[in-house]
Amino acid sequence: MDNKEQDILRAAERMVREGGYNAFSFRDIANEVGIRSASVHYHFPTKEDLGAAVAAYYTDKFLGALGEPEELVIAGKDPIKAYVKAFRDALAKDKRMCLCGLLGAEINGLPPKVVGETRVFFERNLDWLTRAYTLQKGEKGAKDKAVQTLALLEGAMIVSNALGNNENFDAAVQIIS
Amino acid sequence: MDNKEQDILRAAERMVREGGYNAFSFRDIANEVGIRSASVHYHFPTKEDLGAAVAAYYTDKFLGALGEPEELVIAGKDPIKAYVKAFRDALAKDKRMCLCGLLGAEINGLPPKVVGETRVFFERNLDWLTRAYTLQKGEKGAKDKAVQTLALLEGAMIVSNALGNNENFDAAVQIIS
DNA sequence: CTTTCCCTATCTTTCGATAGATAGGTCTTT
DNA sequence: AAAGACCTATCTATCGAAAGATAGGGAAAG
Repeated sequence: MDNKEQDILRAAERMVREGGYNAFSFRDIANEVGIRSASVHYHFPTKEDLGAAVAAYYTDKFLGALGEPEELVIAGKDPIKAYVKAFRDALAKDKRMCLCGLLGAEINGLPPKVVGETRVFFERNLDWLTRAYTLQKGEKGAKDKAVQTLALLEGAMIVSNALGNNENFDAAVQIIS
Repeated sequence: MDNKEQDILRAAERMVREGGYNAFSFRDIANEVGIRSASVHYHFPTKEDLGAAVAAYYTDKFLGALGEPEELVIAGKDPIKAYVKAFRDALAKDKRMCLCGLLGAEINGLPPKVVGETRVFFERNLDWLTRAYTLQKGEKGAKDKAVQTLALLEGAMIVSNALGNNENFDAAVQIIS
């Protein structure tokens, strides 16, 4: 069994999270996966297609692993705490930026399909957080709190990533509640 | 008088802020400035040199325009408010990300000199904010507040930039004080 | 008459992309 | 069940464009 398509997405995710959309090539990915660059084109015709697919793959993986905020509340868990932990794991385990945080920063230089999928990440995450805050404290101000939390987490990742030290992440996100 | 060197830095700043370190080439810059790509190499031998110079140029320009927090306090101004406004202007006027926020996100894929200058931006900004908070509320917790503020501002820029809407920036940064 | 600044011309490498071939599997038709 | 048609997934080989970089020349200024 191969599932080369997933291998390609995984390799691309790693490379984009390292240096952005322009930090991977079809040859790089082909080498890592163990096929030829022409075969990568077979699965993803253009780089734009692959970039958009990676963003969508990352969004699904990230929110899928988290579960829905309603379910977390039913299970007696704090959805906001779980959400912050998901970000911290992405930084600590992978030692890398949030893929869509990076793409969001680069968005003015990205091809249209990648822009679209990157926006989907932010919209779905803001929706998730808004629902979580609504469950906790009611609808009032939930949207603003969602924006604040997402911004603080993405920014904390940048500062920690840039300075190569995770204490800054913890110092920054301790005000989230 | 030309000052081509500054023209080059300005062009490079604009391009990096659009799509990151890999979003500009010597030819692009040469075209914009009105010279040939070989002449850009005369001023900045390698791309790494130019990238590092742009980061340093941006850091100096940003903090220089702001002034020292001690001076702002003496002039009866709130340094934190001034700092937030400086970020908002960078987003609203230029319609672009913070240059070093973008480089910070990409840092794992950047050449050493650029990494160094990007870190200088974060270190000097954290220092500035720490001094500002110390002036306002004393040393206790000033460092953490500095990290929180910088992270929130960089993250708010990413979210606003990604979704192409500045209201998210305002919603995110309203908690800064 | 050297330094500064820009030029032309060119090199090498890498990029994204395409053409055309092939081996092996699957489906369809008789 | 056999034969023919099509599909999947990969390969080799190659393209033109663009990248970063360098050598060497020339004009102007002091």
